[in-house]
Amino acid sequence: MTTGEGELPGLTALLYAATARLDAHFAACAGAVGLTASQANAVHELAEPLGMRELGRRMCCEPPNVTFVVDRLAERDLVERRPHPGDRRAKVIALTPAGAELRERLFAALACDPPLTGLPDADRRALRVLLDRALRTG
Amino acid sequence: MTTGEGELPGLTALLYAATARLDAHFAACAGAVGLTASQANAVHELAEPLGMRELGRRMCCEPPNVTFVVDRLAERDLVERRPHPGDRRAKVIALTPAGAELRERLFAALACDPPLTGLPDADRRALRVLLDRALRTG
DNA sequence: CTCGAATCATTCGAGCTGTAACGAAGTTCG
DNA sequence: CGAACTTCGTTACAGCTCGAATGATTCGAG
Repeated sequence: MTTGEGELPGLTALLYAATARLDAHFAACAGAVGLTASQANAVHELAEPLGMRELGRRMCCEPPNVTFVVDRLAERDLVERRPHPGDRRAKVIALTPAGAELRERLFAALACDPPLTGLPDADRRALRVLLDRALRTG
Repeated sequence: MTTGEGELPGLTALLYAATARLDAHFAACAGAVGLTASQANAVHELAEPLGMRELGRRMCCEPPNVTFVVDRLAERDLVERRPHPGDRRAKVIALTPAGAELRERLFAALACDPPLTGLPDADRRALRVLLDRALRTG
């Protein structure tokens, strides 16, 4: 949560600061089109109709959360729950025309002045390599 | 929230993965001593008695959240609210002996097998430099 | 075919987090 | 002094997230 002890003060804090920056941008873009961050996350992943389960996997959250978020979006007629052909348990979540239009505006907002892009390509590559290595080596 | 578009799939996802790793370790250590992550965050910062405001600043959250978390900790007699000498509005949050003992155990757990430490020092330094630069250059 | 196990989405309960509004207490300035 | 502004912590409300339990459906072993 903070410095993590044992590592010189910084790395942990920097990682949190970087993700906070990304979150802030995403939340601002979501807000600009009238969505919360979670709702925008769902809309973002709905390039095509998805089952609840698959949507949850892509949103990186648990099923109850998907139900919750989809409820809110459905209330506003941005998505609809369709029966799954061939499995009466499952449902398929699809954007409505209004939802698809809003998704376009979301992407337009996201593309506008995204964070962490002031970095030269070489640095970005190096960063990716180091982070990847850190995650692999534990 | 995911790849962020426009950047090759990776950097954003890697940053989220890294912080997720840190969060998971912290939450696991908190759970090991019977605390939630937020409660552990508060206990972690309470090296010395602090006002609600200052505690919130260090926990990186808003005042109502501090009230909420301190309530839970106070219910379990891990912290106590003392009157602030010289300002009858303010309160001073201090660990009880039980809270201090638990804080020791939390630190012991955190020091055990922390994430992202398999990385050589040179890489860690490079990572810090790059992240710092990324945050500065926007 | 049938019964038990697994899977789907949902509901419930709990906890975390933020914004807005509040009352109490302090501070500033006429 | 006293009124206006600020600051402190809290409450109220809304939303996000998860784990556990549930009911409906599907799948698989026998």
